[in-house]
Amino acid sequence: MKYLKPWWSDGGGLLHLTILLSLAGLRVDLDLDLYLLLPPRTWLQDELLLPGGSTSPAYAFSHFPASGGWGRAEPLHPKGREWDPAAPPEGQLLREIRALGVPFIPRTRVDAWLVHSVAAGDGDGAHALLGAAAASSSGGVGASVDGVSQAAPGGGGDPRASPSSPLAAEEEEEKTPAEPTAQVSDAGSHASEENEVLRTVEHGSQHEENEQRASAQKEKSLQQENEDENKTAERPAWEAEKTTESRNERYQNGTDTSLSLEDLFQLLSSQPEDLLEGISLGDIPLPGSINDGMNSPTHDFSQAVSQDVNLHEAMFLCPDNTFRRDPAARTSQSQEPYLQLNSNVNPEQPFPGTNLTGLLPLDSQIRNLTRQDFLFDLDINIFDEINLMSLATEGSFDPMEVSQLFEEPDSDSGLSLDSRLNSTSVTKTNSSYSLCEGATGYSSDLESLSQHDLEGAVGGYYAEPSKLCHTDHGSVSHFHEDLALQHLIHNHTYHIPRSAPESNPESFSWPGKSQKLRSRYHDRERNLSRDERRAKALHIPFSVDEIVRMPVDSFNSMLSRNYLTDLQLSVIRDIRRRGKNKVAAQNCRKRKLDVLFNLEDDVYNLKAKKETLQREQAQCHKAINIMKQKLHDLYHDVFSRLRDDEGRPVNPSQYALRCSHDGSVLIVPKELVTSRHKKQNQKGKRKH
DNA sequence: ACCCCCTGTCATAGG
DNA sequence: CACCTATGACAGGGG
Repeated sequence: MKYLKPWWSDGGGLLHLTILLSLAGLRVDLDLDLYLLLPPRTWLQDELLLPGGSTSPAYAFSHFPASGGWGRAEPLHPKGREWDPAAPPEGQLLREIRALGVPFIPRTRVDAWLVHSVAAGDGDGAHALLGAAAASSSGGVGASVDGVSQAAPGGGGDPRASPSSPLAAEEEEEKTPAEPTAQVSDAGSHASEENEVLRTVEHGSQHEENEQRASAQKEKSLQQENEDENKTAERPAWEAEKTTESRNERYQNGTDTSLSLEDLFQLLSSQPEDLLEGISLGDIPLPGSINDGMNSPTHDFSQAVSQDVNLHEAMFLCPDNTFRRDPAARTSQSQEPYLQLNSNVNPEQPFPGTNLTGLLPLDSQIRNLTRQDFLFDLDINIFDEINLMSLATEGSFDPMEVSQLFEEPDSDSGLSLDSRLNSTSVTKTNSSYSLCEGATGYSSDLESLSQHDLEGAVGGYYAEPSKLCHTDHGSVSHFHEDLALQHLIHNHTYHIPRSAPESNPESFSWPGKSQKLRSRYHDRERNLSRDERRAKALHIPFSVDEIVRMPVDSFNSMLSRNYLTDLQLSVIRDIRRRGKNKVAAQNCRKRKLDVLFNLEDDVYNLKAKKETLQREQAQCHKAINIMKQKLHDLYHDVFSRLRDDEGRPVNPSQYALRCSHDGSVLIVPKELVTSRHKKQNQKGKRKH
């Protein structure tokens, strides 16, 4: 059993294949380990993601709704076997296919191989698939699969019916004049089937029903095809051959509607030379139009293949995202979503059916994340409101103080709770530090989203500063707005709930994240409440977050406009100093880790470079040794032919060959050569 | 009990 | 000189 290189990884190929098979009424038993190049790398086996989150055992490749393209999945070889390193020669293959007078333009290797199989009478499966292959080509599956950048006409309806379609025009050229109508109708019917199947793929929840419908239409189209074949006896020989009994049996009787992947591989792994046995370019006259079509840029097969959109293009060319997958750039900010999206795959995810979020496109992940987190935060907020007073049971908080915090008009509501929360405004990722934006370490929106998810797992709470951190001081009102805006834009709070979860553990289960985070949160809550408690005890009418974040001018004016005792001023300045230093320390640590990661990357790159240089050095040594050997052989060959005046052979140990500047070769006694060498060495030493 | 990691805080240097 | 930032060092807590 040979396995081909995963040529379908060029983009959409596997989907194309499955569509072909589905059109043929065949059930595909995919036994592939698919992994998507999405973070997190999630493995699927025997279950493939469909747009909309449902899965199907038959259709591969995930669709990216935002980009409108089909993402590239890289299927591993089945059963962990090695791929045949020999790749199918696609260019030659296409030429030969076209030379066959195929009435459709193969747009993928799948088409091409199927046509080859049929043309060469290779295997029942190929025969069975031909109709589907023709349909796929005529319907422009490639364009549909590509979704984005396919140059060939695609889209809805029947693109091939349009006379303006270059592909259709070429197909018209290639058709046998005796049966244009049959071909058009044939193609059209297949195109409709294909569209049906494509819709099936796009609506995974209904795909079984649609599959049945497609199968029904398949049978209809096949019957139509048979009728057409009966009508047109002057069809090309290859096309007459394709309607074999085996295919009809498979199609119409449905006795063998299951095509295992191994069968499929066997079918497709046949070399085109084998498939084209007896059918070579020399045997078949090359229509000029075909060659022209071949050379035309519109229908260049390799171009058509290369225009398939792979996952990278679908993902990373999406204007909405700036994600990178460069592992070397792991410390860069743009890759932060990976780390944090990784945390979305949560075994305890509270939303059943979304456990495949890791496979969803990133932007949809983020959308889901946003919705889920929003709802989750709503729950948390409600929960926090309900358990607000439970704070009093923890730490040193006095119930009266807590109540006063939200009742006293003079007491800033954010002082001891929300401001405390805000005072912990630092960016943290679950697995590593993230690069900060600018010098302040504010996280990006995406990071906040993901972080939100993470911190939602520990009971996230999103304080609304405009509501919770308000003060009556006009001098800082604009700062409040700015602060609120910063919270909206750079949400890097810890989202600490106001209630103590352990005070009501049964009412709320911590979703997802580990106990470690929870305990750290409690630890943080206890430790960081020191300044809050101080401020509260001194009735400082500002939140810690305000105190820390406020620009120095606003801070000074705020202090000057309020009558504050020396103790209050001292505590406020301490809070500000500590808060700023805390953020600075966090940024410093992030930078340190960043430097560390970069150094690791440098080490890795330098090691790779060293290995390359060592290989080159070994090659150079080898070449030098070869040249030395050649020179030695030549030397002795020359001496073997030399004779002295008496006709005796010249002893190479006594004489040496010297090449003069004019190209002549002299025989010089070795003593003379050595003495010259000594002199030259002495001269060189003197110069130095 | 020990180690490791994370985080906050302090002291200090430098801008 | 005041302020801010960066960073090393230390402490404390949790796993």
